[in-house]
Amino acid sequence: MKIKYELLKQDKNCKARYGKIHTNYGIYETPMFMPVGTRATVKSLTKEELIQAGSGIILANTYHLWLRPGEDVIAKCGGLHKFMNYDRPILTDSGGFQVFSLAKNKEKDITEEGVIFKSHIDGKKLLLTPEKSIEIQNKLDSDIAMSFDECPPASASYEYLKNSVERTLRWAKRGKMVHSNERQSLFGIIQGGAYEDLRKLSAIETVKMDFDGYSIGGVANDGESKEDMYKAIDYSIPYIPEDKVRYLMGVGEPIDIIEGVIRGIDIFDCVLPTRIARHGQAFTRKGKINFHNARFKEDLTPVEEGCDCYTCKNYSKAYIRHLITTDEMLGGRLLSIHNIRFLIRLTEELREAIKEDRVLQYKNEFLKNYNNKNSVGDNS
RNA sequence: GCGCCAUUGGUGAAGUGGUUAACACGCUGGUUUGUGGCACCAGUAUGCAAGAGUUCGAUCCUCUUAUGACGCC
Repeated sequence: MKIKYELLKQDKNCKARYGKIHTNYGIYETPMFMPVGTRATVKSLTKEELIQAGSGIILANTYHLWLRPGEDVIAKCGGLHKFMNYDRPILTDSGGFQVFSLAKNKEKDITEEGVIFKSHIDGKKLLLTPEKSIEIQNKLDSDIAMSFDECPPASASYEYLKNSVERTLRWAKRGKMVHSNERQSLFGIIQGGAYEDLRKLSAIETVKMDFDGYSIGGVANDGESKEDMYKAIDYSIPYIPEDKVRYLMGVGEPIDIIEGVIRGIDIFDCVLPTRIARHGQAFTRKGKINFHNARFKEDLTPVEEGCDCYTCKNYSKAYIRHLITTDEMLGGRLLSIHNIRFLIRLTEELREAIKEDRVLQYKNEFLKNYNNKNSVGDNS
């Protein structure tokens, strides 16, 4: 079946929405955070650990699975869910983001037909087109496929972004034409940088094509400012039908998730929780903490007091710091579990706040504790 | 006891009679937003075993002492 979004409640003071997504694998509440499992694995975590962290939909990546092991291998293994033993919904990103960063010469390699780039594995020259991306995703048999888009940073010129938006619309149409998996939903992607007219154009034209959900792209690359990200959301949201899921791609930091929810976003994905975990850092209510810091050497408290995650219930900061500084793989694993749980719990709390019309209040309370970067630790 | 060689930061070490002693590791901070790259950025010896001397100037030359390795008695 195609996914269906059921809007149940909107905060009276902002655009934050509480709702349910009906999928092939059950019903999930929004706002929701999707852990990223690029190569059919949320790095280092098992299915049980993901579920224990409260994970619903997860994200996998078309580009990576296309190169290895190949969509046909996965199809022969019974599709992505069976292959990776995840019996909850899976969304596949189209590869647009990867391919854009791999294309050396943007002007030359990004053509109307598709994107020419070199494989990061063997340097082979490849062409990914909107049709190819959708065909691969059909075979992977994810629950949600993403349109193949061009993903330029907000810092690109207006001229570039305008052409890019128009091309992305043509690509979306082509992808939709070949989409043939009956049980798979297809999302459109709104581009346009931080320009109001481009976002409007992109949103209206994408919505006209009638996708099963919509996402806002181009907001989490090339170090663009948070202001631009928020603008991109504000300029896009008004044109997305209320009964469709809104997905903000690649975001993000706790603050950005809260700001996104306030602006009407339903689902998020981000590599940060697992990436910073592997680099020894953790999200906490007080801010990000770095386990390389010597002050944790003999700290027997959990990563975060009051956290209900497996890591916090079982291990101390001192032990995790030891694992991180000795480069033991368990360290990154334990912090990944915590960080994913942290973001999922954040969305759970936002749901409750929406039900009580206090999302703005929730944000202020969160910021009061979180935003003091210099006194992030809790050894004070 | 005699001879010979060595002694540079937390570690392994490079190096030069002349402004800020290389590099690596470690350590200390920081960065990371639809994950090609699992990393990147920054800081980290007021001192070259100790003392004295030569010199305009010594970590680098000379002497003494200390410590250590090797050889001989």
